[in-house]
Amino acid sequence: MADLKLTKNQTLVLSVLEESSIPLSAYTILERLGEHGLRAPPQVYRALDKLLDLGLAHKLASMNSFLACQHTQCGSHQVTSFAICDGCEQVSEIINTELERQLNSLAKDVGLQPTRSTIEIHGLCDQCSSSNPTT
Amino acid sequence: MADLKLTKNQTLVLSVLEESSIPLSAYTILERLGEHGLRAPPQVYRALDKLLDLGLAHKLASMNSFLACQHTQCGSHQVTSFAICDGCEQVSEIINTELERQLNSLAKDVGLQPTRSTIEIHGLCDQCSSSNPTT
DNA sequence: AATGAAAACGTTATGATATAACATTACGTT
DNA sequence: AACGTAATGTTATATCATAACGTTTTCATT
Repeated sequence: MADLKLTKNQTLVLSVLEESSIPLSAYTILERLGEHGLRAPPQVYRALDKLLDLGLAHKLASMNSFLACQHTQCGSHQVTSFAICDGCEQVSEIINTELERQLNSLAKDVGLQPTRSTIEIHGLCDQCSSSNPTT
Repeated sequence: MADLKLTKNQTLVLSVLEESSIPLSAYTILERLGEHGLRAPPQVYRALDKLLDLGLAHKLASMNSFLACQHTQCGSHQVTSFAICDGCEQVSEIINTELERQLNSLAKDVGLQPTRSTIEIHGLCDQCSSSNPTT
């Protein structure tokens, strides 16, 4: 329902993210869109910036990569957390109001008025930890 | 008490971080250590890797920068959170077992066995929000 | 339809962050 | 002294991101 306002490049970038099962770097997105005429990084980064603004995509700061929002559409400014498997790179997007409440409370304790948060939990998913026995 | 095992470059890098009131990029550290003979990025990054391992320094993924641990010494693997003022760049390092418990619980819910987490809350500190009236 | 402002776009160049790879040096152990 | 390991120095390059500029597209207003 929100796609209505997306431009051509934004639509292309979002499609690539949605078709991927794992987060992608901006340069990987660029490669995949070469056949659609995208040639230079700013074309991708500009589209990403807009998608992030709209809450249609997220950036994972701990891996310099991007993924489509899994929740139809995140209200752009709520706290979103990510559970990231370092084996298969699958990511689960978590929205939890209790966690949000607690982060706000911790911030307040140290005198910070929060605007945005980066919450990224790395580990191994059940499947990867059973196939990677205690390396 | 832990400094005993640090090498020359590790000691230099840690000193620079400890003398700074704000997080520093690897290249800023490199500049500051030019007079001590450091010339190339790997010298800094290698020292940083070791300091991160030891829990003597932390990386802020959301700003690509580094800071000395504020807690004498973090057990290298507990969950550490950061409250970051985007105005003055002051950072508070927060260790909170309740938050840790909750993150573990969320991870478990989605089938992830957590190994490390990136928890970075951005905002404005009380001082900066009063001097930057509603920009 | 003409037009003008704003947004999106394409392109080049460059800045910023990080690591691979390899030669050399320092140093404790035998 | 000879050896092995860890640390270091150095060059080059990979990877991530944006500045700056000119052109094209979009679209509300006339």
